[in-house]
Amino acid sequence: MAKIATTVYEQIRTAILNGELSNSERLVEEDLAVSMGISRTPVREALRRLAAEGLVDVSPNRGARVAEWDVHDLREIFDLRSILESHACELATPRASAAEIEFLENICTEMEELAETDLSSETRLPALAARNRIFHGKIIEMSNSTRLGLLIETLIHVPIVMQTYKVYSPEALQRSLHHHREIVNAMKAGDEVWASSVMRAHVLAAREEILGQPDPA
Amino acid sequence: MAKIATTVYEQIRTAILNGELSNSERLVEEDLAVSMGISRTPVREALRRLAAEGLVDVSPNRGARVAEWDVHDLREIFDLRSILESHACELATPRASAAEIEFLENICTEMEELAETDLSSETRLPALAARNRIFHGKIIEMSNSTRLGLLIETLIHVPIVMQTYKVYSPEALQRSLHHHREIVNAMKAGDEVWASSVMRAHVLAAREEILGQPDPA
DNA sequence: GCTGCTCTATTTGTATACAAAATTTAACGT
DNA sequence: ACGTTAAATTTTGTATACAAATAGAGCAGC
Repeated sequence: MAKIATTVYEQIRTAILNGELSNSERLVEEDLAVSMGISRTPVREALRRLAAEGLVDVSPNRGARVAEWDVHDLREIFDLRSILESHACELATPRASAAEIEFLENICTEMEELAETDLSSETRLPALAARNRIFHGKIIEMSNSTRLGLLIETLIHVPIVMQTYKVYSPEALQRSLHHHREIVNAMKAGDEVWASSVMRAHVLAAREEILGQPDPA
Repeated sequence: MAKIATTVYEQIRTAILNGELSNSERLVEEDLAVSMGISRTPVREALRRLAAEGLVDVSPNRGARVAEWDVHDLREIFDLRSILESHACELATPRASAAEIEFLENICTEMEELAETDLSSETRLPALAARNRIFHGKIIEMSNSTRLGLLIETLIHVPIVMQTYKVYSPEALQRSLHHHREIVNAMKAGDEVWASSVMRAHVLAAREEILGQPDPA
């Protein structure tokens, strides 16, 4: 049986990621404890862990609230993701096996087919988002750098909370899928400069799509 | 008065960073608690916090040990630092004020003077290392990206623990100081590509100096 | 001598109790 | 009516108590 603290951590985490208690809501230790039928101790541990990941803010003697982000945060995050995921491509390309390339190609195909179907947005977009995450996650895994993976993971929370994928325009979606395909082609050709460049552009394009203008001075 | 948990956290942290209890030593909660005259609760919180930062490893029901790193970890870390600090230079250059440039120049001068004096290594190297950290930290601060700073900070622990600066050769030290000077010149000229390129080379040079050959396949 | 087992002792995980701090509420004076 | 101060309540921080899990010592069997 898993530790209670871990269970609590996961519950609060998914609750935040699903936006179920957003809006800088206060997270009172005892309330959470009684609502789960446990003591404050594991709740406390879970909250501290979430604080370390940046999903909640804690102030001394004043408790925890779910963290709040603004446009500037999103800009920072996509900036860093573009750098780090591009680097992941660079590392992954010379290590990529034929099977891994094929795996990525299959995801590309799935996403392209999904984009063509005329399902309602409510079912199509989450399916696309899920595959998008698998695609990016796979490349990060292929980079074989544990720390790189950890750094990116902490950055990814915020966009998920803000559910950015909802605002993608059809043209942007097409461009995004084309980027994916091009990244795989570059990796297949063993061209890490190509692959990492496209990945950089891909993430920055997502940022511009979500935030509007690239850099309002 | 600050929280006990914070005090404990800082104590264990500096103990690890000074290498006072390295070697994957076990950190038993009760032992630490009685040695500090407090209860297990704040010790536990401090250990979890250190675990989140990667300074200790905790296994369920098996407690915490100070984390252990190998050459592969160092390679990963310097790789990521080269990417992230280079990006910091890119962001910092267009934002740099005259006063900030002068501050960096002064540190360069101090380090150059320190390198020329004939003090014994035991006093000279720590002084150089301290200024080196200020130099890099200032540029990161100038980048004005909170998250970038946080990411780099978590990466820096390990090299400090391993006290890498001890192995620098005189020639490498000279090259390193020259890099610093060149970075400042590039920032002064407003040339962010130049600045970030030199920073990238600077960190990778440090990696090669410490790890020997650049990339043994 | 070595391997595997049981039982004990240590150590972690969780619950509860109490103290300190902060927030809310209420009372009071102007 | 307003602001200020002082209780009262809530909530966090720490200590202690107990349960569950792990590690280690000692011993049986080969």
